[in-house]
Amino acid sequence: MPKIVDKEAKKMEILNAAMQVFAHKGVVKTKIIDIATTAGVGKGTIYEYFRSKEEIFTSAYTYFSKTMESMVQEALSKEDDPLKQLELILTISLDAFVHIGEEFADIMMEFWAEGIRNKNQDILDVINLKGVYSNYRKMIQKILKKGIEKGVFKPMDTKSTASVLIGALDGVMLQWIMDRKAINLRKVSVVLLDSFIEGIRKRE
Amino acid sequence: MPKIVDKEAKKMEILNAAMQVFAHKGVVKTKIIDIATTAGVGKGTIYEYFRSKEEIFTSAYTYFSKTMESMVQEALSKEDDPLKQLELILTISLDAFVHIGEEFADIMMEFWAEGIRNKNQDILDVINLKGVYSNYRKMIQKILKKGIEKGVFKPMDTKSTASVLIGALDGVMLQWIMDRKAINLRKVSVVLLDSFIEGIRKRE
DNA sequence: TTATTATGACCGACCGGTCGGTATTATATT
DNA sequence: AATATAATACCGACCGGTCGGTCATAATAA
Repeated sequence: MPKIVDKEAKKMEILNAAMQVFAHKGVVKTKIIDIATTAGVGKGTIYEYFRSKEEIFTSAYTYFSKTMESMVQEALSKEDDPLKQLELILTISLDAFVHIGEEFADIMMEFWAEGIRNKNQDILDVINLKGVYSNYRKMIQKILKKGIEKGVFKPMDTKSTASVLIGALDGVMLQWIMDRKAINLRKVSVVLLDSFIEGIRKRE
Repeated sequence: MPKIVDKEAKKMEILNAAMQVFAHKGVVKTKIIDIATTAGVGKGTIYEYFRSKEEIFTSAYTYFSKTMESMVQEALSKEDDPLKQLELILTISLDAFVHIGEEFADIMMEFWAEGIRNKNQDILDVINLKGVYSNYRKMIQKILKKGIEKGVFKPMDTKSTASVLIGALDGVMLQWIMDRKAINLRKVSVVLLDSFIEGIRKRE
């Protein structure tokens, strides 16, 4: 009886369109009609799949962060050395920025900006709880703990150290976004890794 | 003939009001009427002193970053040891966040978010050229160079290292803003300083 | 009175979200 | 097979409301 459409697939199409536009114009400047046009549907159709602009945004964020996380998990599972694992996390994150494309970086920044700007706790919760942050922190913490056990790293406050590492990573990307000419991301990432690992490595 | 008013003083009053509201509501959600009300003037009056909302924003940013910079400069001039100087920069920046009040942190975040969101190059230029970033980087770079000369730090790519340090600082603050409960800023800053300095210090 | 400054009513552009109507297609009926 | 029916998908005109910026008018000082 009904017109058969793969609702899920179409929802993803719209989500993809939304992410594209978010990355290009920024969340605030993105109008529903922009997303609709990009997705090749009418404005009203958007509301068949999402309740509101905010729901589109949070969906995009969740999707994005899950993708990112599984990429990292996948890579980590193939490596056992804590030192190498740390290196992997940095490399993958930065590579995601540099290689997979500027669009990737831009949308990540959009999420940050939106989280920062939004005093509305809802969005902040989505970002913190489902988001890259707490998961990344836990992942890194686990690596650090294992490294300490193995005697590769010296004893430390793993939680704070994990925060510092994530912070450094984010911060460097932030600067890069703000002024790509001024920052050589490759160079900086090497320095970041070296000086950081130098700082936590156990010495004879 | 003219009504006697200190134009400059009134402009600052409006700017202060604007910064207050920006910090409280975020730039996008701040309406001209909010600023006017806070400043205790009529909406139209705002336009006697600023051409547009964007001009208010960029003025606020410039003012803010100059204040911040001179605070740091002032403190640095009283200390000669490169190691201590680095410590000072971290301490002052973090203290500004923690002590001087949440408002401070919030408005800084607002500037970031605005810079990130705005693909409009004008705002990005204001932030990068006049902004905290390039100056901070230069300041830190100078300290690092001096430290290397003095033999306190090992040789390194000072520019990249400076970026990493700023990045770490920013990133940690970012995390703190996003989820204050999850981050103990004091603890983290100690770890940041220790592990970083440990990483660049020259060894016997 | 005249020059200057302050003001808020007003304007017009904009936008998120709704809703009535149309198109499409699967099934039921003949 | 042809037709009718029902269910769903799709659409864009429209509505209610918002907000940056303007401008005619008022207030005030000289």
